[in-house]
Amino acid sequence: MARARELAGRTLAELAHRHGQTPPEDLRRAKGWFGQLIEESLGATAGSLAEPDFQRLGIELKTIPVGSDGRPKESTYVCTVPLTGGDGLVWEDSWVRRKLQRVLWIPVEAAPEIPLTERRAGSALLWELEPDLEATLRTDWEELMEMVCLGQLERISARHGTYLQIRPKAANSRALRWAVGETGERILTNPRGFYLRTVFTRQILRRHYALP
Amino acid sequence: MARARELAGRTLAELAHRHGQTPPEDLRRAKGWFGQLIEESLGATAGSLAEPDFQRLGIELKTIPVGSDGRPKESTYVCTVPLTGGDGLVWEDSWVRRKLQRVLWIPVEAAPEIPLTERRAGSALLWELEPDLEATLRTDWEELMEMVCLGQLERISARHGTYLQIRPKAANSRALRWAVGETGERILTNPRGFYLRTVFTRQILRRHYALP
DNA sequence: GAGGATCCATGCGTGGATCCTG
DNA sequence: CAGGATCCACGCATGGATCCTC
Repeated sequence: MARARELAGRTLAELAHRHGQTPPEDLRRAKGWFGQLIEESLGATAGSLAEPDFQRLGIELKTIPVGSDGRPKESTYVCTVPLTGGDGLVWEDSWVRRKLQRVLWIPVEAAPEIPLTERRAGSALLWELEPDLEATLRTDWEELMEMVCLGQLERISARHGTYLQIRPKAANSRALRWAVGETGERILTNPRGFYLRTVFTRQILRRHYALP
Repeated sequence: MARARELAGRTLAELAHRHGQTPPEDLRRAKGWFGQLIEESLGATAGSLAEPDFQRLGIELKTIPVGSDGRPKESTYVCTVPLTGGDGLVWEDSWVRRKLQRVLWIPVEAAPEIPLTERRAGSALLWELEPDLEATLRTDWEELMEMVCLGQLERISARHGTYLQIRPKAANSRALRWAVGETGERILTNPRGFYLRTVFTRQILRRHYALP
C-alpha cells in the first residue's frame, strides 16, 4: 500500500523511466502497457501470469482509465467466460467473485487532450466488494451463466446485465472455442470475457472520492 | 515422395543453404534442428504444429539418426502419454497406433566423427505398420496404459516394454502434470512420452535396406 | 457511447529430438 | 548403453487492456 500510494501524481513518463522503459507512441499497439507498468511498480513479478504478489494477498490489481471529470472511460475486463459451463453455477465459487472480492484500483488519466507521457496516476483505492453491489453482480452473473449453460450463448449480447456484461475477448474474431449449442451439441464460437460496465466502476470511484 | 527421394545423399549444409538457414554449431542447443529442416524440405509448413501436409495424407514424418553401420543411434519419440487415462484403452484408437500406421522414415548420418554440416540424409522409406510388429507394440501399449490407468505410473520405468517404452518428456524434471495415483487420487508427476526403442527401428531399417 | 473487434506480452504445452551420467 | 534429463521452436491461451465504428 505504501508503494501504491506513492504512485499518486506520478506521470507515465516518470514511472516508465524508473523502470527503464520507453513509453509507446500511443496505446493502439500497446493497449496493456500502462497496466503492466503499474504491476512492475507495485512489485508484482513483471508478466508473471500465475502468481502476482497480489493474488497471494488475495488482491486483484486493476488500472482504470478516467476522463478529465474523473469518470471511467472504459469498461473493465474481469475474466474469461467458461463456455462449457461445467464448473457449477454457484456465484460464491465463481471466478468473477473471486477476482472482484478485493481489488486495488489505480485510476489513471485518460483524457485525449493529455499527451500519453504526461498522464498521471491517481490515488490507489484498496476496495472490497460491497453487499449491495455484489447482489446485482450476482444476479447478472447467474442470468448470464444460465444462458451459457443452456446453449444460448449466441443470444447473449453486451446489452445483457446491469453491471456485468459478456463481450468478445480474443486476438480477433476468427478465434474460436468450443461451447454448448442450443440443443446441447458442441459448437464453435468466439471466446468471451466478463466486463464491468463503467456505471459500476463509476459508483466505486464515487463512493470513495468526491465525484460526479 | 519425389521430394523425399531427392534428399538422399544431400548434406545438411546443402539442405540448410537451400532454405536460407545456418546450421548450428552442434545439436546440443538445437536438438530438433535437423528434423525441422527436413519438414521444410518436404513442404510441410515450417513449424506448423496442427496440420503438416503429411498428416493430411495420413503420414507421419520421422528422421532417424544412424551410425556408420546404419543402425539407429537413438530411440524415437512417438507421442505424449495420456496420464489421465480416460481416452479408453483400445489400441485401435490410440495415438501411438495412429502415429505409427504410416511413417516416412528419413535416415540421417549421426556418426560423431562426421562434422554436423557434412552429414548426409539417406534414402526415404515410406513404411506401413506390419502385423507382427504391431502385435508386439499393441501388447506393450496395453500393458503400459493399464499401469497408467491403475495409478501405477510411478512404477513404470523405461525398462518396461519390448518395443515401446515410456520415458520422461519435458523441458526439465520440474515440469509437472496431473495423473492418477495408486488409490485413484490426483497426483503430480513428470510428463511422459512414448518412445520406440532402437531395436524396433533397427528392424524396420533391416527389413528394407541390407543392414546388420 | 458503447458494443464488438482488436492488439501486445508472456506463460505453457507440444512437437522436433539429442544429451549425458552412472 | 540407455534411462532419465534436457533443449529449441512455436502455436495457443490468457492476462494486460483500448480501439473504432455504427
